[in-house]
Amino acid sequence: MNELGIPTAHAAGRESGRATRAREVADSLTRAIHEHRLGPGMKLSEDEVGEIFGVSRTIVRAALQQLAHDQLVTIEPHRGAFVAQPSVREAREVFEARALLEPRTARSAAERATPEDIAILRRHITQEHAALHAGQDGAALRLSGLFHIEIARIADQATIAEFIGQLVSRSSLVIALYWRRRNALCESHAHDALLKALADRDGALAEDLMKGHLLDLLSSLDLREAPGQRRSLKEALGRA
Amino acid sequence: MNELGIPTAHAAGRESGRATRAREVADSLTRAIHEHRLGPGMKLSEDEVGEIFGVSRTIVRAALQQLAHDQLVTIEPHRGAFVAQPSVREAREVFEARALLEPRTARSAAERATPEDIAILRRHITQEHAALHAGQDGAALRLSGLFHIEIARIADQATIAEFIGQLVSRSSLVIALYWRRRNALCESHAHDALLKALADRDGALAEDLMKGHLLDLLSSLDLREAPGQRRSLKEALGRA
DNA sequence: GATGCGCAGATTGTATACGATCCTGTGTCC
DNA sequence: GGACACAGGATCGTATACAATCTGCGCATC
Repeated sequence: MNELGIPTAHAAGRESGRATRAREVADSLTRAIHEHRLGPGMKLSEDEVGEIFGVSRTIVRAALQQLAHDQLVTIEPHRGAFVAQPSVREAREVFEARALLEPRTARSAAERATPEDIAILRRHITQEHAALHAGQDGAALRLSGLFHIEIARIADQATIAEFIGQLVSRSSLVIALYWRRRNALCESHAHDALLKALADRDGALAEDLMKGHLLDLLSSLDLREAPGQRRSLKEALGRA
Repeated sequence: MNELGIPTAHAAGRESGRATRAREVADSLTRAIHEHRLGPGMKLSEDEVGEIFGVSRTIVRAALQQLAHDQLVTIEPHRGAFVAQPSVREAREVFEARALLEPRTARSAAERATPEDIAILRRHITQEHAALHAGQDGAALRLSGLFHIEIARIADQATIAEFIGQLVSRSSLVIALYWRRRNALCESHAHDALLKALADRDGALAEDLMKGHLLDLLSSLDLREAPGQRRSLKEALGRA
């Protein structure tokens, strides 16, 4: 079992006697998707997931419904849950939404960032670089997303931060499907520059950098008509 | 039974042989919240809701978890689900998020609106006025929210539209808690002006009007320290 | 040989059962 | 008379059981 490459949840389960284990399962699955261990289109059978995490289908169902709400998985009635495969259109929309939310949020963050905040961000970037050099592409991608979410948190806008979190998650799927270039280094440098602007409390610069960063990201995608490159013909037609 | 004023779901249940009835229950509850038939702080017992809709607790739980994800209800472990009571801070955040999303979306909508779209919006406004004159405050409020959501739909940005939908829902709770003036007429006039800008395809004006409309809404709230005016003393103290 | 039908296996949808936790009211002790 | 302890009831958290639905394979038919 555990062919999905998901860490058996024993360790995570110990972290707290929290009432709902559904959240734990959902978080593990979310993380697996962020790190591209679970790719778009993969089936998430309730029994299988339940066996891996040692919980009953009740819990798994709740977790999957959460992920479905975040649009990370698609639930097809009587067929099951699948890791979502954002269409080209959805991909664009995600980045358009991010372009609407994140630049202004970065400005707010720059105006409010404390030295501790900066230190946390710096640590994020360091870890991201380390993961990248270690060849752990998935981990680097997840950390890269966390950087954006952390900025939203610093801006002290929990509601917007939550939206950005959802968008970052979906971006991870978009990247899995439509990523073109293989070198993710441009990202890291963008984050370096953003960190500097935040440390300097330069809100206007941070806003501009974020806007540019998102445009870079978008332009590094291949959003032509291919709804999925390695998707099977059957699914492609069933979805077209 | 049915002391919650919720339409017994028999009719709604017939509408389609859809697989998940959880969605129906969630929609009914959402609508009840929008229309202020369910007020902030009300308890939503699983058994009670299940009995009203004629479904088991399994379904009710799924529905409540959905609403919790939309932050319309708060689930307190081992205590139950309650209609959310947004704090003053959350109230501000909701409107700040709307201020970030809706003006630009209104501009897009103005640039894309077809005559049919305009007709739909006009019908919305008409219904809103009718409900208002009939003294159906709740229905008017819900229609007012639908107006905003419809604009997002016209802008052809499903992702942003969903976010706006969530924010409008939460706004309904905010209004229930913090509304000051009794005359909601200003709203309607704002919508009239917006409709005209959209019909004229004047994107810049629509953006400005939307921004002003949201500011008006915000300023019509009483966001001082009062976490809730007509809350029962017990809950008020238990929450303070 | 290709196509349509039907049954078996597997998977999901929903309900119910049982254990755990929390609230409430009563009784006792200080 | 007031505060604490405890028991009863109610409600939630999770697992399991059963029913509905879908998928895939084999067979009959054209």
